[in-house]
Formats: sequence, C-alpha cells, structure tokens
Amino acid sequence: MTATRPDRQIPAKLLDWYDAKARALPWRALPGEPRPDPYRVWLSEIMLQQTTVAAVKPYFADFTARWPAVEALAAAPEEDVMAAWAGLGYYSRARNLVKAARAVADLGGFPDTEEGLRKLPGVGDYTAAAIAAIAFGRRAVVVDANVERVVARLFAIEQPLPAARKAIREAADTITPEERAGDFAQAMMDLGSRICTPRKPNCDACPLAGACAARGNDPERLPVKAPKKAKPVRQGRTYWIEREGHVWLVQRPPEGMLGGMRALPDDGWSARADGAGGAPMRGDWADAGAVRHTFTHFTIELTVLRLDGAAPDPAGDGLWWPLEKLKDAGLPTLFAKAARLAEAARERLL
DNA sequence: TAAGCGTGGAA
DNA sequence: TTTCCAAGCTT
Repeated sequence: MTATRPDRQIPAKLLDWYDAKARALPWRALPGEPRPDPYRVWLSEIMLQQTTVAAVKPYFADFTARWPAVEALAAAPEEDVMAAWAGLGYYSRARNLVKAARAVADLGGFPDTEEGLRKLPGVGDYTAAAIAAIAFGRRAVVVDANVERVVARLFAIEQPLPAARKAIREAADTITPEERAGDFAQAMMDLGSRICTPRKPNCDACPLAGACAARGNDPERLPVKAPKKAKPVRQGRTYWIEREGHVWLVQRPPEGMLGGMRALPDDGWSARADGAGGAPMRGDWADAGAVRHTFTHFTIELTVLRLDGAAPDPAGDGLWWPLEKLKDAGLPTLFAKAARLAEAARERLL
C-alpha cells in the first residue's frame, strides 16, 4: 500500500473543462444548477448500466412521463414495467427496478449515503457511488469503465483487468475532490466517452494531457484486458401460433435468459444447449425463415415456424394477444425479430 | 473470480 | 461482415 497525497491539479483542470464543455443530458444538472431529483438520477444510472446514452434517452423520456416519481413506479404492475423496458436489454434491471422502487417508497425516500443506496437491488458499488455524489453531493469514488480507462492511462497502470481494479480505485481516490464529486465523476465519464476513448484517443484535446503518464507511450493499449472467449452458435426454434387475429404468447421464467419477459413459445434453447423440446401443439407448421441474434455470450440461430387457425389452445400457460397491439406486448428484440419474420411470412403463405 | 446476462452503434 | 464494447450487477 502506497501512501497517497491528494492531487489538486487534476480535478481543478477537469472541472474547468467540464464547466465549459459538459454535455446537456435529460437526467443531468449542468454546473451551477441545483442537484437533480434522486429518482431521475437513480433511474438514469440503472438504465445506463452497460448501455449507451443514445439507447437510454427514449426509454428515460417514456419512463419519467409514465412514472414521474418513485412512488408511481412503486405502484406500477411489474408486468407494465417489464414491457416498457423491452428492447433495452439486461432485463434483471427491470425486475430489480420495481423491487428497489417499492423499497424506496417504503423507506419514504432514497437513502442518501453509499451504504444505504448499496442495499437497493440492482445498485452495486458504481451506482451507489454515482447517486451519492450526483444526487446528494457526497464525496464518493465513482469508478465505471470510462473512469477505469482514464485512470489506467493517467497513472500508466500496466496490470491487466480485472486484477487492476484495486489499483485503479486507489488512484481514482487520490484525484477525487471533496467538493463537486458529482461533477467530477460526470466529467471523468464525459472525458472517457468523448476524448479518452477506447480507440484513437484525442490527446490533443485532453485537459489532463499534461498530467498523463501514458501520454506519448501509446495510451490506447491501456487498460490491458484479457482476450475474449469465442461465442458458441446455438440452434433453436420458436413458434408463431395465430388464430383469429391473435397470437399465442407465453411468459418466460423469472430467472435466466430474457427472464420474466413475454415471448413466443420455443423449444428450450439456451446458452448451453440447442433446443430439444417439441412444438407446443401438433399441426401443419410452415417455415417462416430464421433470425440470427447475438447475445453477450452466445449466438442463436432461431428458426421461426408458424401455424394458422390453431385449435384447441396450445399446451401450457399463455395468452392470445391481439395482433394489432403486438407492439405493446413488450417482446425482447430476439422475439420482436421473429415476430416480424412470421408476419411477413403470412402474406407469402396464405 | 468467473460466468451469466441484451442490445445497437461505431469502426 | 465482424469485432468491440457502453454510466455493471448478481451469484
């Protein structure tokens, strides 16, 4: 453990840059404005986990219009929230969002410390620190992937991730100011997303270039990461069962892939195995084509089979969903793609 | 610590 | 087309 002395030059330069160049975002207070609503900060931080700003914006607008405060979200049926989240990915976030909203409503408001925030489902070290700093003005060391990259370069930390996380956090601690820790965190993230980018960082435009230990020594190579594993390709089938302007939808089990989401029935494919189950009913299935979709850790090639005028109901739980409201069903992207294929095939096959 | 968990945009 | 990877969390 090395004794560290707080660096005052780096946060001062970064905050000056942020005062001049901060991005305006719907969940952000610009420098000098009052701190933003903790509900909006929390909601945005959950949505932004592993997700780009551009992808989040329309969902944030929709959620805050439908549920303007945490009490409204706490009172919403989980099913509605899951459907509203459809397409954004990492669906455990939506389940945890509802749980956390209900916990906050029971508490009478958001916890205002990292320790308290950390207890909410879906809130980890990063998110707790970010909310404490941005919404409550606490000094907190906020480390996301942007900060990891900036700090690894600034301090020339050569150790590979994930082992480097401890050293990176300690280094980040030495440059985090007592005041304006929220602006500092957002400035680091802006810097990482716009200047100190993963590839071809724009060091000429960087306010911290003068203090950067990696400057001139190929900063792009930092942080060092372990090589990626190859993704297996799985095969599966999904079934479009149509009757009198309705399609048969099921709800996926709460855990695992696309957990808790509405979906088309399938043959049980997973990250570990091809689908092996049979169709949910007998009938004259027509091949509507196949969709290819890549998840974080595998690719699925999903054949879409369709059946018209099905009777009686398919086996198992499900419901007949009106086709004209299919957009409201909240299908995750894989099944939305399959549905498009099935609907396109209707014209061809009938 | 490692694996599981989505999606879409950029290069 | 392929690869990378984004304001991570949970188990």
